[in-house]
Amino acid sequence: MPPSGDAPSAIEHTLRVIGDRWSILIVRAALRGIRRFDDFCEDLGIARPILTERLRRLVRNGVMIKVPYQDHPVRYEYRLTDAGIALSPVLVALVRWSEEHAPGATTPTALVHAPCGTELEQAFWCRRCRTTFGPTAIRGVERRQVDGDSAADMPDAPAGH
Amino acid sequence: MPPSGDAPSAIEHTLRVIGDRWSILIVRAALRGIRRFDDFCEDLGIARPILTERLRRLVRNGVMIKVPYQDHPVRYEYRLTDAGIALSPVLVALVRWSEEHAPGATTPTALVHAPCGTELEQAFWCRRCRTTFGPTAIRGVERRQVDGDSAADMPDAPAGH
DNA sequence: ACATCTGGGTTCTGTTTTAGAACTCACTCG
DNA sequence: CGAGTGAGTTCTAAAACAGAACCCAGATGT
Repeated sequence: MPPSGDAPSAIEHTLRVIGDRWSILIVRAALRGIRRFDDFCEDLGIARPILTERLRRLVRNGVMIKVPYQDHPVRYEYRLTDAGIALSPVLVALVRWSEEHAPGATTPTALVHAPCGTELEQAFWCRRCRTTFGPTAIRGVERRQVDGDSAADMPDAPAGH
Repeated sequence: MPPSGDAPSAIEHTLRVIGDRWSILIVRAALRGIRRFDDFCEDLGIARPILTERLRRLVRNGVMIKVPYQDHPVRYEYRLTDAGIALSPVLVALVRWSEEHAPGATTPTALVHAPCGTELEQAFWCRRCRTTFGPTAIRGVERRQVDGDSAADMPDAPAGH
C-alpha cells in the first residue's frame, strides 16, 4: 500500500514503529519514569499480551532497551533509548493540539522548560532567517539526490539539546 | 482504560481523533492538496469503507470539512480546517524522527521555510529564556486549577503564524 | 518444606477492526 | 440509451485487540 507511489515515506516509517493505539502511550509512560512490565500494564490499562508484543517491537526498533535490574530471579525493565527520548516532539505536538483544539480538554500537567519552569512552546525554526514560524509557512520541495550539504553560510544551530 | 488514573489526557484525546493507522496519512495527503474521495483512495491505497469512516470522523472532530464543489450530481470534497492544518507539527515531528533515527530512510521531499526555502527545524521554545532547546530539558509539572494566567512579565510570543 | 507471593510473561477464547472486491445510485456525456 | 464518473455501501475474510486464566523461577513467611 504505497502512500504516494514511492517507497515507504518518512511518516510511514515512523508510524510503522509507533503508529498503533498503544506505543505512543507506552513511550509517554516511560518518559514519566515507568520502567517495569506490571507498572506499564497498570498505568495504561493495556492487555498483557499486547504490552509484550509492543515492548518487543519498540526494542526491536531501537526505541527502548530491555535491561536486567536484578539477577537470581532475573528481572528486566524497559528504558527509553536516545531515539526513544527523541520522540518527545511527537508527544508534545499531540498534547499541544488537543490543548488548542479540544472542546473541554483537561490537562493536568503542563510541560515546562526545566531550567526556568516556564511553559514551553513548540515551533518551527528557520536557521537562516533566525525566526520561528507556524505551519502555514511550510512548503515541501523535491530533494535532489546526493545533496552534499550545499548550505554553509549560516551562523549556528538553533540550540543545544 | 484510564492512562494514569485521571480523565482522558491530552494525548489520548488527540489519539482518539487521529490515532489510527490512516488518519495522519489522510491529513498529510490533504496537506499535499488532495481533496476528493477517489484521490485519497488511490493516493493512500486505503480501503474505501475505511476511508469513508475516517473522513467522517475527521469531519466530526473538526479536522476537515466536507464542501460541495458542484451540484446536480452533488459532489463533495474534503478540506482541512485550521485545526487540521494545526496538526502539521505532529506530521513534521514524525518525519524528523524517521529522518534522524531510521536505518536507510528515503526522504524524497524536504520541508522548508516557504519565504526563504531553507530546510526547517523543529524545536521547543522558551519565551522567557528566549531560547530553543531539546527534549531533555523538558519537565512536566502539576498544573493548579483556575490558573488565571499568572505569568505576565515576558516580552512577546515566539513568532507569527 | 510447604504455601504463598512477585514479576514477567504465555495461552486461550471471544469481539472489534481492517482489508478487498464487488455492487449501488445519481447524474452527465456521446 | 449505453458508457462513464464520483462518492460512496455491502458483503466476506483476515488481522488486531481485550480479558481472563494460567505458568515458571525464585523469594519469603511460618
